[in-house]
Amino acid sequence: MSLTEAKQNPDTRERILDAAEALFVEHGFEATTMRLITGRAGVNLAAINYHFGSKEALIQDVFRRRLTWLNEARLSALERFEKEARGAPLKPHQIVEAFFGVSLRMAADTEHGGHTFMRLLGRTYTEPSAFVRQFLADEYAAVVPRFKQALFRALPDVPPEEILWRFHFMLGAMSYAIAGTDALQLVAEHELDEKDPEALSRRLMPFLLGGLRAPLAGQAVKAKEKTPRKAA
Amino acid sequence: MSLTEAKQNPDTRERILDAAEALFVEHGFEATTMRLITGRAGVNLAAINYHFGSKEALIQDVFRRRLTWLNEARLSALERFEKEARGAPLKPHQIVEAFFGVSLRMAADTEHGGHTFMRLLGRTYTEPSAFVRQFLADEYAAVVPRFKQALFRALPDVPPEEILWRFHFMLGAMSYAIAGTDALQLVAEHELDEKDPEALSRRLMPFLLGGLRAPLAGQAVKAKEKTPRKAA
DNA sequence: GCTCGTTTCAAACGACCGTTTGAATGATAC
DNA sequence: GTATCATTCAAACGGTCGTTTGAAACGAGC
Repeated sequence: MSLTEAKQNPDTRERILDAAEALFVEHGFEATTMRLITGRAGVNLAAINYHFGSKEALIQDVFRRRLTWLNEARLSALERFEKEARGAPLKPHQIVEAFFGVSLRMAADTEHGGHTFMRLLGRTYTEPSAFVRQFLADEYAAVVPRFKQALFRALPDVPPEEILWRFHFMLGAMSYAIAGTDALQLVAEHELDEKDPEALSRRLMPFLLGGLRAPLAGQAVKAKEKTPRKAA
Repeated sequence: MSLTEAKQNPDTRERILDAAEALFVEHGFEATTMRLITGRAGVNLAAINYHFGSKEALIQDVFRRRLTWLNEARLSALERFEKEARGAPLKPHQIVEAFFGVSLRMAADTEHGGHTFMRLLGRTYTEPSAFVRQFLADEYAAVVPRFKQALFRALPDVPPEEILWRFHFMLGAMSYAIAGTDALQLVAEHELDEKDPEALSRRLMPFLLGGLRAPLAGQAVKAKEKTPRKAA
């Protein structure tokens, strides 16, 4: 079995991927057993090892199935803006839209599993497992530098490393918002509109932009601060 | 190794808690086995079940050991500001300081394990396990409503549910910043100052405040926005 | 000396893990 | 029908999991 294998398969592969995706969100990778997955998918236990080779390979395929498309969408959104700009630096909100807007739109798709996947992806950014982290880094290798560069050009007055940190902060805010575990039950009583994904985008994007464009720590803060804790 | 020196019993409980805390950060709850913990702690395998009862109970004690103190520190910081304000609403930056500033200061303590714990805590906000989520919710039950109220008073013009969402976003940004897995290796080449926890606070706090005070989606954005994507 | 309650220890327990096996099944082409 | 191939299936594999056990070691009081 070499190149001809991935040709025709009934829906067994897809059903395994769907079941695994949902269960990984519910219980995490470790706690999701092969028997749980095959049970929900309605296939034989051995099907996973037959079709994917191992549990690790299954995990990677669960991500690959959607992440490749997502990153291509992010890149093409960025390129569309860059084409419009004709060499001029992009606006910060365009870059944020290209990366996070596209992501949020995928998270809004509850019918084809995009929502489930984005919850999984958000949760996985904090995954300790080494091979998952390495895999994610590889998948993002083509995307991250492009967005880095765009942000550097868009914010020439902000130190590059500060920009990278803020990108990191934005990623964290979005991931939590989508993963939406809400461990602290902050928004427990408003669960209704949590289901409205368009609303999430309307809430999150201003927050991200506000954070990205916030004045730096050293800059004047209108002399509001009375007790400088350590004199930066 | 140095079993001759460790013959004395420097509180087996604490050594187990320390080892477990570090290993949970490294590998997560599921992948951290009792044998790994007792091995690193230099105690017998049965010691965990003897001193804590079960693995679940150990996990809860790992959190309780520091989280109770942390939440009390958050509350007392808030109360100190409220005392100063003499009934007037607090400034947003004071509330953010009371909650996130205190957290970041604990994360800055690399000597007594505060840093390790905050990484664990940040990662755990996305933990799928039901009993961990319930436990966290209980631990925060006394803290969250107080900060909610303070924020509502501080930002009377912002809809309450919007404030809760932004609190959620801030929590996400901080958690990622501290957990700091950096799956996308955004700041890989700047790992040096990642170790400086004071720098993290200087970077994160402006971001959080910028996001918290950002104009709402419906409000005017200085006519910068040219392509209203959906006309909120 | 001995007792008693606490803590440590090596060994084992049953359950469940991911994976493998070899036979049964199904579809396709001759 | 027969041969060929991919797929499914029940059953079992060796390991590792969290937990339990009963005995050994320890320390304080007498």
